[in-house]
Parts: sequence; C-alpha cells; structure tokens
Amino acid sequence: MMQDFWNAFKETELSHSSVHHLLAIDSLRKQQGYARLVDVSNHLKISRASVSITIGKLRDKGFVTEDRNRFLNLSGKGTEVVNTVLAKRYIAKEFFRVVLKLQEKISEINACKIEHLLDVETGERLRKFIDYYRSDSPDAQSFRTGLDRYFENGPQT
Amino acid sequence: MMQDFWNAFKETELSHSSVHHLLAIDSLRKQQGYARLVDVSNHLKISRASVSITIGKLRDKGFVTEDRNRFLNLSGKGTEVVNTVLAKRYIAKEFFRVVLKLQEKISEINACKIEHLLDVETGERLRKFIDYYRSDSPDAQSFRTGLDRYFENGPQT
DNA sequence: AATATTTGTTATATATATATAACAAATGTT
DNA sequence: AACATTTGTTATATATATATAACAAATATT
Repeated sequence: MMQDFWNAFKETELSHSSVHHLLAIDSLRKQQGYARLVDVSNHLKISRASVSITIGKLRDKGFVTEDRNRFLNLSGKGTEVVNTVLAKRYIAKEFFRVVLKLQEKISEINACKIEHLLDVETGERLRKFIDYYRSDSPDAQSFRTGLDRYFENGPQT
Repeated sequence: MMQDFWNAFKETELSHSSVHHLLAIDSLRKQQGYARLVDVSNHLKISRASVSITIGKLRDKGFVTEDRNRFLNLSGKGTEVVNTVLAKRYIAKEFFRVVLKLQEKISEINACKIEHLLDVETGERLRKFIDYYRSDSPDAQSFRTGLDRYFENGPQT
C-alpha cells in the first residue's frame, strides 16, 4: 500500500534525459508542426532504438500521446512539465545573459545545464531578482551602470 | 595515436559521482584528520563495495593515494579538482544566500547541484558580480536596499 | 591467544541511458 | 505492382553507478 503510493508519487519524477525527450517533442511541434520518433532521434542525436524505448515509457506514464499516424504529442501532464522547465531555462538564461553579460550561446548552454535543478522557490526568487535588476528604478539603473564598469575595469581603488 | 591522445585527455574528466568521492576525502581529512574507505562510504551513504570500486579507479587515474595503513589522501591532481569545485560551490552558495536571500540550507543544496556545471568563465563572472553587489559603492548599497524591499513587498506601483 | 568485529575486496545483480543489428511495417519511387 | 527507403521495434550489448552477499585481512575485545 505504502509502496503503491510511493510508486505513484514517483511516477511524476522524470530523469533529465526523459525531460529532454519531452522538450524535443515540444520544440519540433513548434518548429515544424509535428514530431515523429525519428525526428526526436535526430533532434537529440540519440539512436531511434533508444528513443523508442524512452518514448514508450513516457507514453505508459501518460506524458506523451501518439495518434493513428504515429505522430507524437504531449499530454496535459507532459505540457506542464515542459512549460515548467522552459520557464526555468528562460530565467536562468536571462540571468547569465543580462546580468552576468555572458554570450548568448554560453548563457543558453549554462541554462540548459541547470534548468532542471532549480527548485520552484529558487526560480521565483531569481525571477524577482532579474525583474528588479532590469527595472527603471534609479537604484537599479545606477547599479547596472556601476556593474558594467566593474566588469570592464575591475575595482577602481 | 589520435585515439590515445583523446583518452589521455579524457582521463581528466571525472563524473559527478567521482568528484564527490574526492570531496568526501577532503572533507573527512579536514574534519577528522584521516579518511579510510569506510569513512567515505558512511559520509556519502554509499556501500563500501561501491566506494571500493570508485576509489580504485581514482587511485589508478592518480587522483587519490593510499598509504601503508590504507589511509586515503588526495594527490596534487586530486587536490586541484577539489579546490576548483569548492571554489565554485562557494561562489554559487554566496549568490543564493546573499543575493537571492535564500535559506542557508537551500543555498547549500542548490550550490551542490550546480557546482560541477559552472564553467570557469561563468564562475569568475559570478564572483565579480557578487563582489560588486557586496561592495561599499553607493550604487550597490542602494541597490541592495531596493532589492530587499522588492523581495518583501513586490513592485510598488 | 582466541574470538568477535570491522574493514576492504570481489562476484554478482539491478537500473538507467545509451549503442548496433536485424527485422517488420509503413512510405516513397520507378 | 515491384522494389527501395524510411521508420519504429525488439534483441542484445556496453558503461556508469549503485546494491547485496561472501570472504579475507586487519583490528579490537575478552
């Protein structure tokens, strides 16, 4: 009983790899309007065989659906997972790009690395921080200018 | 030839798990002056068998040494890895704790999650950011005050 | 010293994430 | 329609990170 509950609970926990499969389906559907298994395979650069197994599990767990023509889609649950992760990725990327002023590409890579590790509270706090940092408040404006100078020239003793 | 070079190069790449074994040895030696296999096992809450295998590999790769009495220590290489990771962990923790004002514990957990993912450039940039954020510059001072208020009260339209 | 406990190793097993090979089903081409 | 290619599945294999069990070696207790 306890065991069943625990397993049901854990059903929602997805590995980093599984989440990437969901993100691939989302991304492909947004880009080209559909996502077949082979598309996911190419997108992630993982063999069809491996993708087949992972998608099979995601289907069993109810994150992914498949229509008569084998086109893949996300269920409500799947969409929720993807949106949550994308939101965190976006926040993290903004931080690296806008605050730390790292290159677009590096910001993207860093964000992908940590997106799935941020808990909700941390994500929200980071969001708030960035909001304030980018705001029109005079505090924030002069802090940005000062930070820029500091990044370029270091401490001006 | 090319292959050998590549393998030699990759020898330096350690998994997250392996790095944690090195960190455990470091931490134990700092705390209690020595680190045996069983201590690492207890510290990481991983079976002795598993630790034995991992430490064996780390010994072969030259990250860990063992004296006549089987006490473990880090080699120069091992120490370097540990110091690099600890520096990143420290920076990340400071960010969560001091800038985002998250709890000590949560900051620690977040830092452990991402410590091994930060590249050098990002780590340095984050370090610089925190330095400026904490500085006595009037910019930074009023930004901190404004941010605090924002965290507590949200946007004051 | 004899016995008990702790420690480290080895063998074997599991789960995850991947790969290749073989094959059937679907699709496309001539 | 016949043949070729693409697609998805299944079987089998590898690497990593773990576990338990059994056992030998070291250490501690009586």
